[in-house]
Amino acid sequence: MVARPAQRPAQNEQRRQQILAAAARVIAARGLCDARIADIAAAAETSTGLTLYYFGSKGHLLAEALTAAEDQFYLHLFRVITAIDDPREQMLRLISGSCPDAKAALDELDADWRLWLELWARALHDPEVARRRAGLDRRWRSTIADVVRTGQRRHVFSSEVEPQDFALELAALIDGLALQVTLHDVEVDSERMRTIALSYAMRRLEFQLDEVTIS
Amino acid sequence: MVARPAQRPAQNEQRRQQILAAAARVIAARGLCDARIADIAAAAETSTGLTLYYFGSKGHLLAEALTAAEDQFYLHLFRVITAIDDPREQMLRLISGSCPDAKAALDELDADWRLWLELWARALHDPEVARRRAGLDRRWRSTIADVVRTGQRRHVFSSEVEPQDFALELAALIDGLALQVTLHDVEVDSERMRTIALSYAMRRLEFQLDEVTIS
DNA sequence: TGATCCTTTGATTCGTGGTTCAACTTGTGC
DNA sequence: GCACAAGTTGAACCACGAATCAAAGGATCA
Repeated sequence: MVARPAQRPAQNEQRRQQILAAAARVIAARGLCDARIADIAAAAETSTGLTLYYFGSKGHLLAEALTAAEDQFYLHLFRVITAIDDPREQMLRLISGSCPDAKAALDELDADWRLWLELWARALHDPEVARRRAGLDRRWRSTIADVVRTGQRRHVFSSEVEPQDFALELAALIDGLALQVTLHDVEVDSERMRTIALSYAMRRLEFQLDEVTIS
Repeated sequence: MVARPAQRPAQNEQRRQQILAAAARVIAARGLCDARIADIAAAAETSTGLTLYYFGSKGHLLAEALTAAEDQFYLHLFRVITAIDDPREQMLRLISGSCPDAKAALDELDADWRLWLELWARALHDPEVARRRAGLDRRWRSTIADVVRTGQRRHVFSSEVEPQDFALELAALIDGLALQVTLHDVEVDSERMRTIALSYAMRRLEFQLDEVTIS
């Protein structure tokens, strides 16, 4: 049990990020169970001693690595969305951005979704991961709900739907579809997932998008 | 590598089931990563040697345990559904049966869904589990699609919807919702999940159910 | 009764991997 | 330049758990 320094210099933080990123890569590649500290240290081009020095234990490291990766993914998508004005296009981007990227190398971009699967399983038994997951999902649904509210205010979305309800439903649908895509189910690929989720949103919120915008 | 006997007497098979059931219990309780053979053997009231004797390796045991449990859960639900005549009620039961049972002790019936989370994560890296999962999901969606077809033939469901498409969508929605319920998300419980999934089906297939039947 | 094969046990083996630690390096303030 | 703290290393320690194995139990048939 090493006492963490009270103030963390910049380089210090940078090293943390470096290790977290390496951990995320290793977890996506080998799986949570088979991710060894030695692997992570090697991927981060450092030593096992140092990774423990920063994170205290393997458990903490994994918990932070899982959630940090998802946090960054969210932040990226959030920035993309908030840069758009039209709520319909926001919704489109939100859904598109949630689809595992098919064109990426099989271990590249869908790594985020692989991490989600690991995170879910881990959350069942690790209270720390469970708490972080709850926060991530709440924020994600809030973002969806906000897009809906904006659309309703501008009268491009139906006002019949409760934003929070819709957010929950869409988030669940996306999770379920992404799950199948990530597991390489023969019936669903990234493109079909996008179509289904988008159709659902358009039906529920009663809006249209022209072909040009969609593709 | 012990050669498995060519013909398995009844008692032999019974012992296998006993171990598989114990394994499922242990996995649900402790998690896949932390499930030790010694735990499973103890839960099955037998020895570590014997469990390996029957399954050859831990990997095989886990793979079989995960999928066998889900297989049984499906078979139970399938029997319930096929005993019903009205397709609308079939759909109702199908959805209700998919919801983690809230009234059960926290480690009782939602154990099935906990196993699903573990299974998904495992399928990412274990080809054997991946194959079995694909089969289970295909069968599950086929069952849903069959209910839809029956309903369409009897004109209680809209014929606008492609049964396979609907099956995929509903299955994904159920997965996503059950995921949140299983993780004890504050926004969704079993009851709300049921309502959402059912509403979706009723909207999409354009059918009604009276209050009495629903509850 | 005895022989053979399947079943069952649990102690032993053995590799693995998390964690610790003592030594070394680097940086910072005085 | 010196002192002291933080950063960094990799070898060593240690526990744990999967897999093995030799031995014993028990059924079935001759």
